[in-house]
Amino acid sequence: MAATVSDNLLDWYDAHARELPWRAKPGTPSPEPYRVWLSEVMLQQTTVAAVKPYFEAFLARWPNVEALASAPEEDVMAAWAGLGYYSRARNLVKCARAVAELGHFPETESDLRRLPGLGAYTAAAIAAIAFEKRAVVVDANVERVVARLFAIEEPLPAARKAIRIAADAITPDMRAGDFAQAMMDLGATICTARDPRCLLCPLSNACKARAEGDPGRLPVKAPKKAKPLRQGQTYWMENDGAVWLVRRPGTGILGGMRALPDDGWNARSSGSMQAPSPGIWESAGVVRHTFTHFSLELTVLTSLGASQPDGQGEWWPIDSLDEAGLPTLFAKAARLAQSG
DNA sequence: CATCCGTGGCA
DNA sequence: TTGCCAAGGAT
Repeated sequence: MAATVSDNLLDWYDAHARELPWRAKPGTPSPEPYRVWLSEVMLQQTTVAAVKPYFEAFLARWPNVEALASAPEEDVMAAWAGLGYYSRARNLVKCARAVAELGHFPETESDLRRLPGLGAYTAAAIAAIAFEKRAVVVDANVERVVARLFAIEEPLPAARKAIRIAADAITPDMRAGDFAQAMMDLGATICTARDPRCLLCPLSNACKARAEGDPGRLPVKAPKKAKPLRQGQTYWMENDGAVWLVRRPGTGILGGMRALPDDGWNARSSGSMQAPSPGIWESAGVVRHTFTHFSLELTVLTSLGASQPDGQGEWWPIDSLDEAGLPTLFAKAARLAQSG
């Protein structure tokens, strides 16, 4: 009987699996569901390199799901600062509390899917990796590998249905967790978006796109929209070794995160250029930052000896600003304000 | 199905 | 420098 795609891939994985902090070695028992869940949420649209230090820090500070469930939400938000997509952090707390209340992680894909922050991908990944369930795990890596393996010409995202059917067809009944991680490792290291390394690929003999000569052109993707440019201001108000910080609204860009006050810029429009209090404002420069769907030119204005502005906020000691948990945009602005 | 939601690395 | 891309989810 001929070796299947999954046999070849699992053999390759046994020899070449990446060693990652949240991962068990091939053939050893599954890692704790808490570690699998935490890493999978952090890895949503985020690179392995970016996740590693956050995973280690979270695990050291909150060693299990009960500890995380007991943490104040704002502590988790601050610890997440810099990792992006901050709704993940709020859903992480909600999910931890639901799991702690339940007493354990659900083990089936459909039950996992009901938890906050767990969509089709993450629920399948946890079921397969933590609980050895057969689940069809489809992320961007799997989409790319499968689109090439079967030479699926239909563009994304319309091709997702066909890709799922093809992925299902090659997913084995046993070792589905290792299979999923092997597909992702293959996509990350061999079957890469640009210049796939087919000479090193354990699936090259079966790959239809390679047989046709130009696997790198798949999967076809719909063209992207241009990002509008927005302009805004942010305000560094300093008084007696402290800076005035606010908490952003729970929804929208950087929702729920601690921040410098600003003039109300957002994805749809530029800011009002109205400072939060009258006074002498000096420009410290401009921060350029690109979000998922718009770019921002943020002018940083500073005021020394600023008086207490109207509205909610707090004076934060500047020498411990690192612990405020500012998202990257405002961390850049703060750095600029202090450099001048 | 489309839009909103971060960030850093890389060619 | 600019654009592309990454272990997606919620609405």
